[in-house]
Amino acid sequence: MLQSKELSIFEDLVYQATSKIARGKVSTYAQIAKEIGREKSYRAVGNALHKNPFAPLVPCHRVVYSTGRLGEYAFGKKKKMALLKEEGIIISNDQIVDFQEKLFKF
DNA sequence: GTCGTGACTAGCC
DNA sequence: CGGCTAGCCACGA
Repeated sequence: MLQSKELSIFEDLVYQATSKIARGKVSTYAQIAKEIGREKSYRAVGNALHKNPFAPLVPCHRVVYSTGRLGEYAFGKKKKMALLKEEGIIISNDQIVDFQEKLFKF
């Protein structure tokens, strides 16, 4: 509580984990949550990425739903789709093709 | 310290 | 197969 100075440890971990995702790969909120030791805090992960102060810095566009859907994105789904496509991720109707194949594992 | 909400997820109907 | 519901953690007011 009352950590109005810097980002909470949790958020910091989220950003670091997200930045670890290799180019051309994608990850899920649950996967990241688990990686940072809070598997059930996938919602907090999304919340952290939403506030993401490292917006274009951290590859938050590589984070999607566990169902293979894109999920939301601060710059818009269209932008997310375009970015992923440039990295080799094919998306069809807001859904990643070969999702499990493109899924990045820590 | 409590309440409400979110870039989610898995389970049910 | 598809839509809806409830549960989860952390944060802001």
